[in-house]
Amino acid sequence: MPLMPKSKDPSDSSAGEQRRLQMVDIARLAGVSVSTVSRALNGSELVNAETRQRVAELARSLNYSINFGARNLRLQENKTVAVVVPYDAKSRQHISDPFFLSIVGSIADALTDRGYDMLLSRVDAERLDLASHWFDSGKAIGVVLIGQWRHHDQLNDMAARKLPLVVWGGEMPQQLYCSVGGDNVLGGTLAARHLLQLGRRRIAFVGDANLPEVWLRRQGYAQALREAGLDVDPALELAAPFEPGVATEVLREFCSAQRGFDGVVCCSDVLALLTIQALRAVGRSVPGDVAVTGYDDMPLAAYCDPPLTTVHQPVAEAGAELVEALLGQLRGERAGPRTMPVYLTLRESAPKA
Amino acid sequence: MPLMPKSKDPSDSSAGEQRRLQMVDIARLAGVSVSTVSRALNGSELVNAETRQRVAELARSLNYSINFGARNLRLQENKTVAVVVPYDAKSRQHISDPFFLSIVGSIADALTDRGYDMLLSRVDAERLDLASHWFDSGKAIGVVLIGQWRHHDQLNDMAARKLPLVVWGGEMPQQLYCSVGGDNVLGGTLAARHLLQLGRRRIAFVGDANLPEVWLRRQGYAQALREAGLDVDPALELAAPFEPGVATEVLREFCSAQRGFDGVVCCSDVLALLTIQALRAVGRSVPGDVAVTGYDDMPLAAYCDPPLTTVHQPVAEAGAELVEALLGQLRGERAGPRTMPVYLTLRESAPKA
DNA sequence: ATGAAAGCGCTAACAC
DNA sequence: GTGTTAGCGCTTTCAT
Repeated sequence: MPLMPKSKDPSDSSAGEQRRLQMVDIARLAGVSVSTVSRALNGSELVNAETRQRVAELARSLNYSINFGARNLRLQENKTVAVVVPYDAKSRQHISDPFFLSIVGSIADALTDRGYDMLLSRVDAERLDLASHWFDSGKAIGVVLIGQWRHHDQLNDMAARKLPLVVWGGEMPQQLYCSVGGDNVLGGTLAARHLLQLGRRRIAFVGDANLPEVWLRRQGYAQALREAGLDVDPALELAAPFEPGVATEVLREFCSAQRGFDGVVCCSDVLALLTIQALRAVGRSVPGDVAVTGYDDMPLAAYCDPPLTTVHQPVAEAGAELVEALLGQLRGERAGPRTMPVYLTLRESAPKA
Repeated sequence: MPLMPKSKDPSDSSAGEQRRLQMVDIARLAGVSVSTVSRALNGSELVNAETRQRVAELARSLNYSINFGARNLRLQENKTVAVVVPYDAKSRQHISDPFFLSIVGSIADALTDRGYDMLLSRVDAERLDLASHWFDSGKAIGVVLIGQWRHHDQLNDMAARKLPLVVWGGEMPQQLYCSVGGDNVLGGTLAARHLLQLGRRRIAFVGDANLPEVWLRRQGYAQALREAGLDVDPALELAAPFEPGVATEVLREFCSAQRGFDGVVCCSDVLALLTIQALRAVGRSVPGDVAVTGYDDMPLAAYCDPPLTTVHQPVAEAGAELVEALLGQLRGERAGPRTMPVYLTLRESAPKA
């Protein structure tokens, strides 16, 4: 007695909604068994070269393509990686920072090159652990998370649960998960050091140090100040978030309250842009009154007003690096965190000395 | 005799690589059959409320999650949509235009809201038809393609083959596939008309009219000129591609060769930015000597130099619209092309009159 | 209300 | 070299 799953309406012969071709069809038409078709299509040496040819030909001419769901189920294999971009639930912010989007593009390339598919999704930045769902449900073999946000702890838990995971971000003390990122300390240092070389002495820092990457950049910034014999002034630190909406307000307030600075290290190019706007709004010029550095070197950084001096992140290499780290883990390699070099791109917002 | 698929190394008990929990495990622990677990987890009324509770509890506490591959295979269902971004194979350009990336973000949101997963990939812009692979292989129930590029014909073929497909782009004559896009003719008109209102009379058009969207925008541009009693001057048309690299060169050449224009309608914000750069390189000011309009109103358009007057595209709504169109098709509705309104955002590159 | 068993489309171990 | 068959993890009909 035939059991019918979800009885497909059999009366739609008119609709042209033809049932998807499967191996059994090819087999029938080729006059061989399904196994032979399977073997032929997989290029098995076991099947007669002539038969193999014929079956392959037939399959191609009929535009057959395999049902991956079934194949994966049988093979217990999967070539899909989940890429997860955290978002701020409160502001319901889009995936929008150009930098994150560039990274996603870079990962897409790297995965494609290696024959993997990419499942893209977003997750509440407060519940990064939900990203493990993709693995747990078998939809993906691992997860690439774009950014650590403030939940270092959740990431550690995920790693402890043996979730194949790679995170774009900075390397923190006692970190259990595998991170890949630019050298944030170096980035912070390069930016601050450059402003110091320009003769600036009161250098502000814009970025939310609750985020590991920002925290590291601040280390670098502080170190550069120390090298120059200067102290960090907490009054010149502004914990601006990456979301443009909130950041705009916070920055305007900061710029009207605080006037005693002549340089700013910003933790993203968008923040740099907003900072410049806020400065102008209170009648201060860039780079004349205040020199500003951005972070990321997004594609448009060269076309802003003024073009941004910014820390260049290795976006193009990032995708490959993240993917390799993940695949390495899956091969059982104990992949440690990886930090990639960054450099300063000099433009007008903080010009060459 | 037990058949072993791809003999999993049985000796890795030490590695902590614990086998994924499945229904049979829950069933055993709950002392019921697999069917009952299945029913319980699907909230079937058939199973005793108390049992259902108990099973659900157990599953949750064990962190069980279902194997979607198997479920889909059995149910012949799939909740994955492929989103495909064409790229230029010759230049091996990244997915990089901020506008495309914003659209992708918008689609991600729309799909998530409706409980669908998103498979993101790129495809050679010359072989858009390869995008059908996702459907053919059963990995996705349909395809959303970002942009028509120059292969209108391939898209029509795909639609003719009954591929569930929605394309972000303009509506062309005799189009068989479903497109969703901004009103390109209107956009072109709004931009040109605004420049005319500014008193500009020699208005250039920058964009490759081989692309349907650009072609439509040029219609609108031409129409606005005609309204004003002006003729279109082919010498003022520049078929600049969207790829920044190539466009930069072409634009520099154009701007040094052609000096007889005082306004430019550009077909993307990035092109507008590049145009402004090229103009400045030959000593012409914006908007003083030449007023420039962009297209898309990308998030950063307000922060460029100068801030861009640009045609705003309905990115936020685009995702929902595209997804609805696709799901509509799958429900058997005959979804026609859909054109969404656009408007001009006035900023400094072509200021208010 | 629950269980047994078939089968979704595919692969591979085992026969021949 | 090819066919037969079991079974990947799940849902559902049918039987109880």
